[in-house]
Amino acid sequence: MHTDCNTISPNEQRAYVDRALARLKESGLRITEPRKQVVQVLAGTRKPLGAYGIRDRVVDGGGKIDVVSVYRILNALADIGLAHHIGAVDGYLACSAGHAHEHETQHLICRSCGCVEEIDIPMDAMKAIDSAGAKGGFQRVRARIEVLGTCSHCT
Amino acid sequence: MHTDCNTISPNEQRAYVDRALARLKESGLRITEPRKQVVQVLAGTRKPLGAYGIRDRVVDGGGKIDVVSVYRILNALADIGLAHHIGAVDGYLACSAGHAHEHETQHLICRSCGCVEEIDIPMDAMKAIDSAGAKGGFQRVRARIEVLGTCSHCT
DNA sequence: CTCGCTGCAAAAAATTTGCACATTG
DNA sequence: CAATGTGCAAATTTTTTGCAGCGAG
Repeated sequence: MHTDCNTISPNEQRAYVDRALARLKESGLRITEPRKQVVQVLAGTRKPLGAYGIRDRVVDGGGKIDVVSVYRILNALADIGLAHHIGAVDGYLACSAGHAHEHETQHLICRSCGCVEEIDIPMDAMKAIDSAGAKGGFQRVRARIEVLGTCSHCT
Repeated sequence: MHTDCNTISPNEQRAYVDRALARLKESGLRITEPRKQVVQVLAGTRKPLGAYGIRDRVVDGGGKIDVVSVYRILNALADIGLAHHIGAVDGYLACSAGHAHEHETQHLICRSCGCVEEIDIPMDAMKAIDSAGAKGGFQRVRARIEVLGTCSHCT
């Protein structure tokens, strides 16, 4: 794996943390130490993490948190659009700015390094996807696109 | 839930079973009683099932199988394209004819009745999805599209 | 007859729940 | 101070592993 695959600029990390804390407050949720720690871990990785993975990172960073809390926090973050569950690898990932409300995001998952890039679903793709289902009378509410392949760094 | 949502014609079921057994043979795998039973359960549902769900159905049908075997069989079936894993609900589903090799399938998941319909990803959607990633140098190998919404029966 | 597959037993991992206590706002 | 959220303990559920024996081809 290329080292740069999982490197995230301090700016980007700070941006996510700030946005996450703000949205927690907006949502009427409290800003607690464990929540801050989970948010910080999510801010620092491009690889989806599970509850235990997050717990371990918090602990490695000198913090302290119970897995149970991680589960509850992940659920809360997912509810308010701050984290995405990636089905292909069964892990959670920070949700980049923008997609938050729509929940319409395309994830590019690199099978070589495991990193995931999040991009908006192109409008024309969304249309094509919708019309395919609409033929059979299906009405979309949400879509989840996970693309497996090779990222630019691992090519 | 509408009853017809999870109803599958005997013909369709037979077709899947036949195709599954044939492909097992092609793949050098043996056609065993437990495998036949799992295949039959998959043939008879439009709702993704987990290992325990499948075990229960086999048992309910008068059969007998160990969950461990179900896990192994599901993996085998997924490997040769006879079953799909649905991330949104963490269950397995029979893979309809056609998509088998490409593994490029769009799943329409009804939030009301839980049924899943499998259709081919429209070519133009695939293109749009690919080009979105290609801009960042990402090369697709496989894509997984899960659309959540309401099926025609539940509208 | 041989190798692949299954079942059983058991371990390991993941997830959920209840409740007393700590913490946020 | 009043919720809200956390940690701990423990139960439950899911998934994995090793191995002896059965059965498909």
